[in-house]
Amino acid sequence: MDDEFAVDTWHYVLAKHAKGMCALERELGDRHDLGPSEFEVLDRIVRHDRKLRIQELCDEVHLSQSALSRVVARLEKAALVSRCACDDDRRGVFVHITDEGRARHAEAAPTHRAVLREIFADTPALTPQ
Amino acid sequence: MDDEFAVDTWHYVLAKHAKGMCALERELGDRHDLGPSEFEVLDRIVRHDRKLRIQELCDEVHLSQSALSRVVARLEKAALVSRCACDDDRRGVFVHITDEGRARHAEAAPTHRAVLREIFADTPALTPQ
DNA sequence: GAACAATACATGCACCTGCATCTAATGCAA
DNA sequence: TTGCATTAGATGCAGGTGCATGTATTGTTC
Repeated sequence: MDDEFAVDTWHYVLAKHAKGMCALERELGDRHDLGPSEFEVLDRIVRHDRKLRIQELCDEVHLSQSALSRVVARLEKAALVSRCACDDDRRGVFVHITDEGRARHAEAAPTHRAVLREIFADTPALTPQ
Repeated sequence: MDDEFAVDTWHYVLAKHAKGMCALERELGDRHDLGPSEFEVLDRIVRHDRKLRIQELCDEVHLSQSALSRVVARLEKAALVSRCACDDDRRGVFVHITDEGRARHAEAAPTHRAVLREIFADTPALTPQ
């Protein structure tokens, strides 16, 4: 692993990240009134197909616990998820996706995929992790 | 280019970006009192080895023009670069690295490279663009 | 040359993020 | 049980970012 390769790879990551976040922010925002973080949280819940603890989400999305707490708060305000107390551990909070949240996700997912396909159209083969 | 590949690649980019930015922020900040954006701007100037227009920098670092303007302002406040008017086009601004800026960059570059090597240690082969 | 569009950069503003901290609940030890 | 460390999540705060806009300068068209 030499410096040049690491730096080049980093610049690649920076470029794709910037382009991707910018495009997602625009497309998801304009068309579905969702931010990238909001969509990502909805997407994780849908994938798991069950209610999740805040902490579980925290492991999956790359956000601090405080940022995630606020994303969930915004989603709840928009009635896309609901928070409900966890009986096992009353410190915990379950995040449960609403029907409206599921619908909005279903609506936004094709946009999300399309943006990413566009971003990585020039990427023949990359080794994810 | 199928959806799954695009999404996986995106998650890879998100993960590396989050990990890298976090580590750079910590290491460059604690050890050299520089943010990632500040270092990146210094790095670009050093690579080009000449004063650059704000606009030229804008093409290289993934920041909005306004954000870049502020990064340069912070760097100037820290005496690491100086802004000087461009005589050809008096709207323009040249950013010139100072001796102190060059020294700080030289000091921070090994930290930067080390962090990136660490981040991409598990990345056998990636095709940058 | 005058009027107007376009460009370069700076700045007000709103928003999002992370850090530090707070509160409440849990676990553990004496 | 009591006391204390730990954990889950919420929140105050400071800082960085992008968007929209402002100011100054340049280019263009008549």
